[in-house]
Amino acid sequence: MSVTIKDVAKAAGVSPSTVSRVISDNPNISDKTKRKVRKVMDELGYHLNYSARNLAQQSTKTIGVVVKHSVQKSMHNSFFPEVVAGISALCSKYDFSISLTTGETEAECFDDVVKMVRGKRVDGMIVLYSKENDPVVPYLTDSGIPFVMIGKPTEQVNKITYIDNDNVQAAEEATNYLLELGHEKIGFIGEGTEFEVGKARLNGYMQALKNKDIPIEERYMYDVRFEMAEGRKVVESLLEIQERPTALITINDFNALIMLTALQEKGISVPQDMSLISFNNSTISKMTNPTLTTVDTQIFQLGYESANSLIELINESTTFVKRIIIPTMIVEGASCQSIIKKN
Amino acid sequence: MSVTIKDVAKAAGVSPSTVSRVISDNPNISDKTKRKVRKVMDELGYHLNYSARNLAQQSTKTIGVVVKHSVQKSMHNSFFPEVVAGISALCSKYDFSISLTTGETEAECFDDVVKMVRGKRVDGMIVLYSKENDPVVPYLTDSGIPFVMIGKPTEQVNKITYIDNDNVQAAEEATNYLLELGHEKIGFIGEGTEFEVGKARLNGYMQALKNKDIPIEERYMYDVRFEMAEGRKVVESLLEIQERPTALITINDFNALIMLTALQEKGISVPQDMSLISFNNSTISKMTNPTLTTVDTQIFQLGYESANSLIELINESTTFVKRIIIPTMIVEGASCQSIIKKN
DNA sequence: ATAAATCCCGCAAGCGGTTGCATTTTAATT
DNA sequence: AATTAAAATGCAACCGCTTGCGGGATTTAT
Repeated sequence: MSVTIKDVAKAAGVSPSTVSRVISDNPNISDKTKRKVRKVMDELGYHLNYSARNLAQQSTKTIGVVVKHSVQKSMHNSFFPEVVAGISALCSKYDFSISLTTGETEAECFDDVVKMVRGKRVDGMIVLYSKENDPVVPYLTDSGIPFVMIGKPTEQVNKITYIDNDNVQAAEEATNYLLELGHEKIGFIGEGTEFEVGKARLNGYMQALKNKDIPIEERYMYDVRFEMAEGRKVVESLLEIQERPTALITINDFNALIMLTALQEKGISVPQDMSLISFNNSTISKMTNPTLTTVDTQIFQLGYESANSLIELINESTTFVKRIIIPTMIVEGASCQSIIKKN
Repeated sequence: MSVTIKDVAKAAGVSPSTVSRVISDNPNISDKTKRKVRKVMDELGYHLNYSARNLAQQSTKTIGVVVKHSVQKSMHNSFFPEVVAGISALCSKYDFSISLTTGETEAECFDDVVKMVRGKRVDGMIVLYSKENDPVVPYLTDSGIPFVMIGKPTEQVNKITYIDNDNVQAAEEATNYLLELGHEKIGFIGEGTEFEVGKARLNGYMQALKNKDIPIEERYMYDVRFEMAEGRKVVESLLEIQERPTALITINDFNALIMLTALQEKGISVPQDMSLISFNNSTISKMTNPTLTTVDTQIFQLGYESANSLIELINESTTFVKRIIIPTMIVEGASCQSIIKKN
């Protein structure tokens, strides 16, 4: 088989423990022996066996990432790739591995988590979403494994370290942005209130309207879930109602593209007939015509900071619970227009 | 600490080996003891420790996925998410884990691979791309670890199991599709010839033209790399040349979106003034206006089959090298138009 | 009832590292 | 040179599970 620590030890004329200590660069080993041992390791082509180390150290140097169930679906959203990129960046730095859940259904996904955690396959977990009545977070809390989540927990907010945008504020700002352009009839296109992000943004939207004493209208609120067909339906509904909105907020750039297309199909041009602001500032927002005005939620950083906090949690068990809020900023594209009449 | 196989053994009044055999459902253990042991396992809340099993079995039940260096970049392409979804699906079935490379540069990425392989962190690898002079594949070949790749190897084609589309043919068909619509001046928008996919598709394009004795023009061939700016430049170049192409082939839907937008900015409408066909049939192709005619390369299946072959390779060391070609098909959208004059 | 064949299960040696503690080596002190 | 403190290394148990082999118990055949 492959060369082990013992082979190295024998060849270098030292004990296995010494070799082990050389590997971890233990200061108790003299430079001389370190050099000697390292030379032998090179010659023999030795490489550490992680399974063995994991077992001995009771740790794995890998973090599990809980994907919004069904990788397949969540993957299409640019959120996922970007956030993983952020996590990746940090993991690479600290020499951690990433392990993804693979389940397609919520139940399978939960099983994956249990397997990872109880099977000691990971040192910590990052949950990429926050959702009510989701079994994952309570399970993680009980298990005692270090974990962080992206998004605001639905329970025990003060006991869980999480990374998030201030989505209420972000949506409020987005809405204000439209208000300042003179829009008062503003529609909100969400994705259902299954996930906390959606709720928070909806709240921010409503809050902004409330602040200006603008009535909140049910008929201005819709859901679109990555389906062109749903987008078309929404546009049809919008066409039917009396005082058609003059601006729309969509919850992510993908949906914005859907709406943009659906609107254009009906001859409603953006931004002339309808302003459009969305979230995430993904690459796609630069590729549309018009380009999208979008709230940059700094997804990469969201991922990066979550991994950072998690590793902190793993390394120093004394670390306190905290929350990290990543700032958002509106990136102006060409999808919004002022409707204030010039004199 | 957590409950181990020994605790279970003691509580059940059997030996650890028996417990181990119960876990693996070894037929040599009577149903009676199996029931008894399982009951105890439940009561004690036992769960297998994978690190220990990995060490003992010299396997990890996880497969490494080599991402085109820099997750960040490749992630934006819808290829990545989709292919991982396919891999995921199979892994979930066979209870394998997925571990991603995290490196940002080619060198870091290579290091990740080496760590995974030599550190025995994975049982096999899937390389998501094929590229000339890439150190990963030769390394894997030497190491002897089971691996498969998606895309046609640049060397030792007959010694490597790979999964691929027939990209030459696919591009030929796409080109023929345009030719049949009467287009003769057809442009090709690639992404450079760094990766094999790009080369193959370019070849297919040229082949199709050659078959019809249509001259191949350098000035019809461009590269765009996920940048709106590059797309604009291409459009400008196209406007300058004499006999402007009447149709374009882009190498993926993202670039198609870029081109679509860049063209529309210049008042060139698709498909009236310019037909457009692309590759991948990603969700995005349904969200554009017009929808894209695109070659479905069945990325999910590409991922699924690659994982399938890999696991086969891992489980049965006698398996032969093979190649699996996933069929492609043109999915018609509204981005192509016939320019054959009707009488 | 006895021998042979089956069936179950336990023993013990790994798998390849890590680490507390004992021991040896080296350096410092008197 | 002897004594002691400090530094460097070795010993051996352990991490939790797997598995080839051997033997006792049970069943079947004679």
